[in-house]
Amino acid sequence: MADVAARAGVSAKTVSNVLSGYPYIRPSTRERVLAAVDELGYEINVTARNFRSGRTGVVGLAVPELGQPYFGELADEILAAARARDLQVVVSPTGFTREGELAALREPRRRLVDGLLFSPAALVQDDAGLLEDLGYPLVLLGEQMFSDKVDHVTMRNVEGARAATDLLLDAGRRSIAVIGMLHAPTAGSATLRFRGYTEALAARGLAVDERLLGWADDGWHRGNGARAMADVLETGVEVDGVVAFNDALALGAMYELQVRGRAIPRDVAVVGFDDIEDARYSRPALTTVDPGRRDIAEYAVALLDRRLAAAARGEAPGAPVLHVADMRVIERESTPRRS
Amino acid sequence: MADVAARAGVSAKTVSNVLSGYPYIRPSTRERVLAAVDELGYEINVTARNFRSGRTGVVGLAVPELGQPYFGELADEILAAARARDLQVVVSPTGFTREGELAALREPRRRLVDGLLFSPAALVQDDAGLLEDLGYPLVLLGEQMFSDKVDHVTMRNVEGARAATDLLLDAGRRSIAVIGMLHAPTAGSATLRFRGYTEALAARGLAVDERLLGWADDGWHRGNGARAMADVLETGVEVDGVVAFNDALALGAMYELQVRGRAIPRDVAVVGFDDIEDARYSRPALTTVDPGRRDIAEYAVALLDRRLAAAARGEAPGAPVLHVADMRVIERESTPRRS
DNA sequence: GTGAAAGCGCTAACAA
DNA sequence: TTGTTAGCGCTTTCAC
Repeated sequence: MADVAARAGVSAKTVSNVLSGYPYIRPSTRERVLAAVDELGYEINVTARNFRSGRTGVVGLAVPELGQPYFGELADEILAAARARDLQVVVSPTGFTREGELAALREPRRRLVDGLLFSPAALVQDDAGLLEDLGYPLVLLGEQMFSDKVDHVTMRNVEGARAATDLLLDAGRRSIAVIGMLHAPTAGSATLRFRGYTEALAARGLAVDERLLGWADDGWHRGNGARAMADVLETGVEVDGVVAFNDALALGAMYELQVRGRAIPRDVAVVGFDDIEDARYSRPALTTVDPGRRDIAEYAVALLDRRLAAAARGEAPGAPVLHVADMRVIERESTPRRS
Repeated sequence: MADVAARAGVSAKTVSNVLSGYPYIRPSTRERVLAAVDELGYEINVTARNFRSGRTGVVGLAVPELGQPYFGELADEILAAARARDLQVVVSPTGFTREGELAALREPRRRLVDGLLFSPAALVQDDAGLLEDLGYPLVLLGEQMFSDKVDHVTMRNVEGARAATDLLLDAGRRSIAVIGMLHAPTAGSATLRFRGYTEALAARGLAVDERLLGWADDGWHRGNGARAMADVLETGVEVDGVVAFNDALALGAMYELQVRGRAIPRDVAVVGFDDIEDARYSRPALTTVDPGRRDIAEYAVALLDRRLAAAARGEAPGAPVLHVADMRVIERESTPRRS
């Protein structure tokens, strides 16, 4: 940088100012500096800048697993939003484990990232305290539970599951299986989506039949959807509808149903959750709940960026934000056409 | 760190040595230092360490798109391998664009990452020069083209596609469509897999029928697989087999075939490529080529780590490595059972 | 095995 | 609008 300064006939600080976008610089000066940068092929040492400024321009993204289309697609949208704001992203897959999630929460302390976008899947409500006063900006993705002292960008889990269940009830289905139940008491989507299911039944005076609950404790993968569906059918209970807690589970459940000769949607109607790309190309195309993923990514990155800027200016953080994206049901072929 | 040193009754340098794993330290000293670290809740400032040492312990991963299961699953395996070596990973989706890929290649110059794992999809053979002498360690993922001056960790694209095609030919199929052709002259999988297809046909004295080529220039997504399959069928050509250049395309093609009343594998046999998780749960389950993804991820990270360590010791880089993972065909239900 | 001194390249704070 | 000074927290170098 000293070389660039010498060549442009200015001080190092002016070069620094130009490269940092400091506005009060005479255009002619800026030009000379940029010309010198070009001629010398200079590239700023980001490490030194980070060290001195105490900021890195890097944020962490902790999600369970990128191989799951929902999280992969979410990560793409978050990375795009971050890029638009000149933020880099370090991704930490937590593998649905408590240790993975705790490790991700510790990471920013070491100052490699300025803040964290965190999609919890293994922490439970009792862990709320772990998320408070971390000393860095944290934005939670996807859930509405935990602490009200933390920024959240979430989806309408309860309403989405309830709308999905209502769609089946409206079609006259009364024996609706749930695919994706978890025994772990995580404060996660499973709990909320099950609540939506329960509420929809209760509103029509229906009770939950335990035999209709399909458990998928090993993860919301397609294979576990097929297995859970099989478990439900093995009980001998009659099934005319399925609400799956995500699209992968739904696609697995459809596979199992079709293998056993059930026609979809005639014999069994199926609704998923997430609107991943695959849902459009299954056979039949899957009816699902779009939880507003794009909006979640955009809003979360913007919010974290805002928090980082405020922290850099030394401001006290404002009140925690709760942003809830709008959901909508996308009707395709796996549910009967409404008349 | 000074506080820790004071508390432990040693110098800062000794604390640094302990925390950096320097071996020649008396156990009693180490213990005292670690105790002081614990008591004070000290966390090393990674930024300062990076700055001073000139290394960051972060590597870049440039892939086209995480929402594609192949890349999402690959990213998960790379992140796991990196974590095992205490490396952080900054992910840059390139969006299948030349600009995205060039931007990813520039990133390490700014010193935020020490090296780069790069899965090219838009660069062409003429760009080979861009990959040489970058001034940082680069490991290419997935292709065998470009420069022989660069480390590659690749898969048997040609052999895989040839084996897939042979499987159909062995089953007596003679009118085999290809799904996933690209017009762009990228040095990518499309070119190599098409070569494998061509070779397999040629070995039996068969020529390529242009009507059987399904183009998917907008990306190897499921939807484009369905569209490309439709395009082929619209030509009126007879089709009794399909080789798709990835599993998503294959699943899309199967959808289109089934919509049009073709039975799989009776009327049309289908083979994919990549062995993504979904391939196991499609209906029928998809026969596919496992390109050795796990091995690729492990080997690539280990190689890059080796290069980084050598660079840190000031050694000249050794000769470029070419590692080719073993592929194998996984036969499922979408191809006729071998008799 | 451990310590003292120096300095990495940049930007905060302030001065001009 | 630009320059000067100081120093971020660690590791390198080299001495002991």
